[in-house]
Parts: sequence; C-alpha cells; structure tokens
Amino acid sequence: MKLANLTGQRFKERPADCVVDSHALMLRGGFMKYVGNGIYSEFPALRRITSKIENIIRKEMNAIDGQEVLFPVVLPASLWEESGRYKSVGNELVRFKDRNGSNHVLGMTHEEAAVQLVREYAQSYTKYPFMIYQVQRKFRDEARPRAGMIRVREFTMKDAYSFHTSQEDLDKYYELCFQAYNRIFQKAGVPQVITVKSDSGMMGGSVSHEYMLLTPAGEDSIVICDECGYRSNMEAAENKVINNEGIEEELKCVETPGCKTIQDVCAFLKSDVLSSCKAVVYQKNSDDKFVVAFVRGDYEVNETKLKNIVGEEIHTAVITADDCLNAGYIGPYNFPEEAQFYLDISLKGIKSLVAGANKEGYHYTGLNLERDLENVNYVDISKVKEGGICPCCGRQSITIKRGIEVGNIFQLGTKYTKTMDMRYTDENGKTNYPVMGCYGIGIGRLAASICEECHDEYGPVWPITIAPWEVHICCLRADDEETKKTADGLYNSLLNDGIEVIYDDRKTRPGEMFSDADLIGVPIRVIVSPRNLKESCVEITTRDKSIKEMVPVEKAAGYIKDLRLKLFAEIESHVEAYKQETM
RNA sequence: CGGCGUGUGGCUCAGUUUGGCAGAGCGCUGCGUUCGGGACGCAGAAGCCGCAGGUUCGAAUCCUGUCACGCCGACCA
Repeated sequence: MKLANLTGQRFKERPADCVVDSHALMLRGGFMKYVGNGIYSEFPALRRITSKIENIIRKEMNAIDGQEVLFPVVLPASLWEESGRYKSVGNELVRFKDRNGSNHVLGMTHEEAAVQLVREYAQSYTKYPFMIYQVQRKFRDEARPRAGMIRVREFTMKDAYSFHTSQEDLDKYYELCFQAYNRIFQKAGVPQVITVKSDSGMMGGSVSHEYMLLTPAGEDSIVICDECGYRSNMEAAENKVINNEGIEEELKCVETPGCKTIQDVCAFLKSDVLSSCKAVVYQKNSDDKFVVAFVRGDYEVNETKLKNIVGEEIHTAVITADDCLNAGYIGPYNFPEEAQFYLDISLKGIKSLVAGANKEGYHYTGLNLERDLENVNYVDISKVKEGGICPCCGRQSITIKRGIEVGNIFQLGTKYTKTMDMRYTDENGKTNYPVMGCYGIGIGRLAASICEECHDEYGPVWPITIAPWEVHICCLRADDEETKKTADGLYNSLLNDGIEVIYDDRKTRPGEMFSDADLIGVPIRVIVSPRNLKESCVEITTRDKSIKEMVPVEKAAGYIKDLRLKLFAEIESHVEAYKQETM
C-alpha cells in the first residue's frame, strides 16, 4: 500500500474536544472520523487494526471449540419480552417500530438471540456443551459517550455464549475462557490487562470477571491489594473497616447553626470526623421514596452496593422544603417514618457519634446506635478507600487505580434458558434447563485502549500483532532516481515475502514523512535516502526507538524479516509467561 | 435527566464586551525555491458566522426560542 493512496487525512493540531490521548491520536492519525455523538467510522488504518484484533480473538475462541455465528442487528421485541428485558432494560436499548407497527430493538447484547438460535437444536444432552460466538456491531444508546472510541454508542463486539448441562461443566469452561482471554490480551500486546471481580449488573448471574487495562484515562475504579493480589471493581469491592470505639457519652441535642456539611459540623463541635455520621440521600426510581445511606463522615457511598441491597434502581435525591427530610441535618435518631435508611458498617461499634437531629440547625452528640436505636443492622454500602484494609488478607494495603474495561466474562446460570424456555433431556430422560455463560470483548475499545497504553507524544506505538502494517518505508527524496529505485526494490521484495508494508514515496519533505510515520505508528520503519545510500545503507528503526540500525542495502530485506519475527516472538513470549495466571 | 460551557472555511481559533466590508494560522489547488523532524515565496479556491424568529438604516455581535456538540454529575452487559 502506498501512503499517497491511503484514505484518511492526518493533521497536526490536537482537536479541542479530546480529553484522552488515544482519542486525539486516532483522529489526528486518520484512523477514524467522527460521525455523530458516540458514533465513528473507521478509516482503513483502523480497520486493519480491528480486523487483526478480531482474528486474534477468533483464533482463541476457535481453540476452545467456539463456533462463529452471526445474529441480526434488529431483533423483534417479542424475543426480548420472553426474557423480560424488553421492559427491564432502560433507555440504552433502542426500541422502534417497523412499517407494520410492530416493536423491534437494536441488538445491544445477544443472549436472547443466542438462546433463540439453538433452543430447538440442543434438546438432547448429547449436544452439550457448546459455545457460539459472533463478531458484530452493537448499538447502545449510552447516556454519555466519551473519550473517542473508548465509550461509544455503536461498536463492534465479540460476544460468546456457552451452554452446559451442569454448573461444574460451566465452571470448567469458564476457566478455559478465562485463560483464552488472558492469551488474547497478551497477543494484542497489552500484558497490562488484569482481571478483577465485578458486579454482575443487568446480565444477572453470579460469578463474573472484568478485564481491565489500568490507565489513568480509565473510567472504572479498581481496588487492588498490593499484598495478596486481591482485585475488584470498586462497584463490587467489599469494604472492611476497623473503628475506634471511643468513650460512651450521653445523647445530647446541640445547636449547630448553618453547619450543613459534615466538615462544618465537626469543625464547629471540634469533634473527629471519624466519629461522625454522614447522610447521603437517594430516591427509589419506582416511587421516589427516600432512601438514606448513613456512612462514617470520611467515607463515600458505593451506590452499586446500595442499589443491590435496596433491591431496585435508585437515583440521587432532590430534597425540597416540603419533604420529610431536613437537608443538612439528617440523622438516624428520630428518623422520619416516611423514609427508609441503611447504616453502613463503617459506623459499627462507635460509642459516641455526631449525627444530624432531623431538625434545622441541630445535631446530636454522643449517639450510640446500638444503645439508642432498635434493631440495629449494619450493611456494606461504602466505598473502599485508598490505604484501606484488604477484605481478603486483612492488611492495610489497598490502592485504587483507574481502568478501562476491555472485556468481561459472566456465569449467567439459567436466567435466560428458564425465561425463554430452553430445555434439554438428560441421560435419565429428565427435562432440564441448560446453564449459560457469556463472554464479551469490545473490539474498538480494545484498539483505543492499546493506543492509550502504547503511545508517545508523536503518535501510537502499535504492537506488531495488531499494527495496521508491519513495515513503513520512507523514501526521502523520491525525486532522486537511485533512492527511488532502491526504495521501490525493497518495497516489492518485502511485498513478495508477504510482509505488510506501507510505502511513503510522496515527493514531500522529510519532516512531514516522519511525522506521518509517527502518527501511523507502524512498528518497523525503513528510511531510504541519498544520505544513507552514500554509505550503501538504509536506516532501520523501531517505532518505540529501541532499535536504530544502519543496514547495507542488500541485507535490508533479510534484516527486516528477522526483526519482524523477533517482534512477534517477543509478544509470543508474553503469552507463554502468562500461562500460570489463575482465577 | 441536572450543572457548566461551546457553536465563525476541512482543522485550531480571533472577532461578540461597545452592532458598521467575514478574519488569521494550518490544510487544500497552481507555480517556483528548498529537502533528515510538519521550510519559504508568489498566486488562488473555499463561509447560510448552528438554525428560526425579533430589535435596528444596518446583526457573527443585542433579544427570544430552538437544535447540536463538549465537559462534570446521574445512568450503564
């Protein structure tokens, strides 16, 4: 491929809206083009990358007996009504009517389609286990797309669905898939991807893991224990707190004029924030009833955990003067009957708390929950803090990092097979519901994440396994006959050997060529120029600058082929090294 | 859905306060000089100033409405 013919314009200036580097570089490098909110087209350079990622994934899925299928993008609503998700999923599911007025959805995930595809086929236990997967576009009407291709509304995803006759069999296959995923991310050149425990969300099921690429640009918080290796998404992370019990005191109602935040109150009363009780107010989506979460003053509420305990969707409350709650002065003692509250474990055992009095301008001091309230129950609804206690090993060794979720695996159980009535007959002639697992990887997001992880100030540094091309030839001074001839010769020789080459023979200045080469990010670069040819050499470098070598013209093709193999081998060695990793 | 912000050639942005010929740099086209990190000169093309309405002799600029986009939050396999 000649660079002169490559569709997609590169440009110098960083677009104003880009907050993450991968977004800016993928636009500047002519990899993709903005079409609409959370919607992008891929230029050839990116399409080549995503194809390679897809093929790495296909190979690994096939290796664990996956069979590639293709589900439709448009699905009849009736299918989603079977599983109950036509109603239960929010606005991210696009619903529309066809010309006859019947309801349809745009596929945002394909559990229903997968069950629909195989439920007649798999009526006998002899057909199990099996896994089907597809690589296909999805549309999710996300509330807030961001960060270029990292969070979009339309995207390509590999989604796989496995079917089993027992939980044990699913466990076994889940482990296989877990390892296959590890190999995929190694092969894609991002050994930095780690697995974490996660909240299962709307997918249902129990066991689930997320694959996270740790990077400050990530949108998830990951809780990591440096001592024992415990890793969890913040959403699912168990909080462990040790409290200083303090000295028991008498319950007193004191005036705290204008003190609306916990900091104000503690400063005013000269009390420790560690023995204060903070209220965070939510409302149920269904009936707007108030749900108050009480946590120790220095903790934050983990809304995912709270939601799971409440058992339904909640949102941040809007409190007006007419409501039963007195904003800024809410406390668990004398709590209004119309509302509901939960006490976080971070409050457990404290003998003397400062808490709101549910009365404008007043707080209690000396509150002892177990003494002053009836039926005290503590639940885990707070966020883990940096430097906190590891729920696994108990040491004070928690760090919190940001990560991008590039893949996930779920054990679905029988949620879909039951609701959609998929059954099989076992060897005893008994009817059963198969157990399912599902496994996803976002292709475009992975490409963007790799760019985010592997780039410098000039552009991406693509790992050779997914790079749009393997070799980039810059012919400096294409108007010089000998230079052009040498570069042409090298280009043709590499092409004949099946190497993927992008060839820049434009009659343009060297500076522009180098900048473009950096922006495209091909791992091996060859510079053919009159200056190098004076020494009968070409210059061969790697995009990451680790290698810079003058190589005699006649040995260049061989050198390049060896270097290419070496780069592939480096990545393969990561895959080998990772084999030991366990769940 | 809430808060804040932005809409002006393909891109980055001035100009809006105080109404008076539609601007710059990059990019694009042509010619020339250059040639190892986006060089320079000359000539050119390219604009419904987001959209609609209003005020005014006159609106990119003021007013009203609306749409789109971005950031933060909420939400999210």
